[in-house]
Formats: sequence, structure tokens, C-alpha cells
Amino acid sequence: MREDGTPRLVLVAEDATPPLTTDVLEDWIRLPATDEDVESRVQVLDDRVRATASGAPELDEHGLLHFGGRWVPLPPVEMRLIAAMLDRYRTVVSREALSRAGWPETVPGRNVLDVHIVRLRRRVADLGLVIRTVRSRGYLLEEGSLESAGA
Amino acid sequence: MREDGTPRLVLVAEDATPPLTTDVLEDWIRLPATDEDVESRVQVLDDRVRATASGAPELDEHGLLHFGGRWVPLPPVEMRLIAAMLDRYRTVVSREALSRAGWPETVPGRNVLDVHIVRLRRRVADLGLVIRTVRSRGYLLEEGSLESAGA
DNA sequence: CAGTGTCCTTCACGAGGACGAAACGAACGT
DNA sequence: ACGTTCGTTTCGTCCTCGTGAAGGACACTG
Repeated sequence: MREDGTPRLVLVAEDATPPLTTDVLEDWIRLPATDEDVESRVQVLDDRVRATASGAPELDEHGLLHFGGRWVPLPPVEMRLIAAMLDRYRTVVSREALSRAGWPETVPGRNVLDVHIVRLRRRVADLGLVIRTVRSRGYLLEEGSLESAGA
Repeated sequence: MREDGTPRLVLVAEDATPPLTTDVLEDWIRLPATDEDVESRVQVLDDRVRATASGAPELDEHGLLHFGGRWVPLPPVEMRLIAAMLDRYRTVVSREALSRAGWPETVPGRNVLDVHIVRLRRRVADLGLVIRTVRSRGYLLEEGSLESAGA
């Protein structure tokens, strides 16, 4: 396994046996090969490096949510909602917990949370983040799978 | 991404462009290729399936069933059924036991359990899990057979 | 082998509930 | 005056889950 996170493309001679590692950051190609094929495999390895190296989103003190080198400003309510989801990144947060986080003083009406989830979804989608619904249990924040996020 | 956890080896024609997915369960090879090279890539894919799907599935407290790096949400009834099957992973669980687990209060009709088994089968299939029938004795949960990639 | 009953699989349907989304208006800040 | 935030209402859609019914797979019997 590539301990340091560096990808490797093994060039296999015509009469040699290809390697059998399961390391996702290692690949091989049989020579002779076209530039196109080499480029293709190199790019996939690069994409995998970037995919495995991406960390968790971060919320700074000004209400800016950072992820993947981009950021979006969040209004107060949605900032508190995201904060609660970040505390439990990639795990389920109940609707009650979100209600308490978003509205510390009052108890919001039935659909207030729904509407804010919709608006929050649109914002974080620009960062390549996804809020998934777990029916009757809550919501879950995670990175979108192979998304094409707008700039 | 291969939703069901089955690997795929794409055979790329001589004049075609190779795919660029970062999915670790997908690979490609340029035709014409020797049997040795195809075998090698197939085996690596199989090894990766084994690696990602090793260990028992886990049901968290929110009704999410995790296996092989993926998860699916389960509704209440099916969550209780799976919990019973996980207690006896890879061994037979009787229909009566499943009925008691799924419906602690009432006694379900004859094919209520049948229908839920069907629906449960479809869900866990996405994780590469299989519910096998042992006629007149019950059901059994296990990982799906590691199958080679198709063309 | 044909007949028969049991067990299992799957579909289609409908009621009820949970969720999503648009539209509107009020309040707020600049 | 203008854009943004935020709560409310309203309506639509999807999901859950039980029911009924049609059919397949299998064992057992004559």
C-alpha cells in the first residue's frame, strides 16, 4: 500500500507479469501503450488521490462554510443547522435535534425545518455536499458522490 | 458507482476512449488483450470486493445498515427483521422468530412477512447482501456470491 | 409420471404518514 | 428602494405497510 498517498503507475514489459495489488492508488499498464491510455490511467489515479484526501467541511466564525476549496455564506438559522450536522458529520441527526439547534429559544412549526432544509440543500450543493433524508429519523450530511458542483 | 457492489471490467474497443470513473470496483482494458491480462484485472477487482465487503454488516441505532463502505436506510419493520438476522448472521432464522422480531405486539398475517422479505431482499441487494430461503425452516442472511465482471 | 397440497415469491392496490417545494408576505439590514 | 432572511400556507409526491391474488417451486402420493 502507498503509505504516503502517492499514486503509482507500473509499466509492465511485454513479457512480464502484471502486479496484483488491491491498492486503489496503484495501477499498471501493458507496454507498448498509447499516450491516451497512459493519460487515462494517470488521470484516474489523480482523481482518486483528490477523492481520498478531501477532509470534512468547516464552518468558520463568520458563518462561512468551507469545503473543497470553495465556500458559501450561511444566514444565522442555517448556520446553526449546519453546525449541528457537522458535529455528527456522516451520521444521522434527528429533526428534534435540528429544531433545537436552529431555534434555541422557540419551538418552530411543523414545516419550518423542512423549508430550511430545502434552502440549505441548495446552498451546500454548490460545495459538493449533500443532505440525505433518512425517513422518520432525521437527516445526514455527507459529500456528494462524484458530483459536478457549480462555481 | 456500482450500486450493488458488483465489479465491472469494461472492454474497450481498439478505437474507443477508456472510461474515467474513480470507482475502485470498475476497471477497463484495451482490446485486443491476452487472457493473462484480463485474468489479472478480474482478480484484482474480486480481491477489492472481498476487501471492501469483509466483515459482518452492521445496523446502527438510526436504522442504517452498513456494509462494504455503503449504507441503506431501513424502515422500522425491516430494521427489526434485519436485526434478528444479524444476531444469527449466516445461520437460519425461523419464520416464527422473524415474525416475533418484526411485530412484537401483534401476530402478522401469513404473507405479511413474505412481502417484507421481498422488500428487504431488494434493499440489502444494493449492499451486496443476500437473503436465502431454507424451505420450511426459515431464512438466512449472508454476503452475495463474489461474481466475476461481465462484458 | 401426473396429481395434489404446501410453501414461497411477486405483483398491484390503497390508506395513511412523512417529506419536498413553490409562493406569499412580513421583517430586517443597507 | 432593494435584496435577503424567514415563517406560513398549500399542494404534491414519495414511502411505508398491510391486503388480496396469481403463480412458481418443491415434496409427497398414488
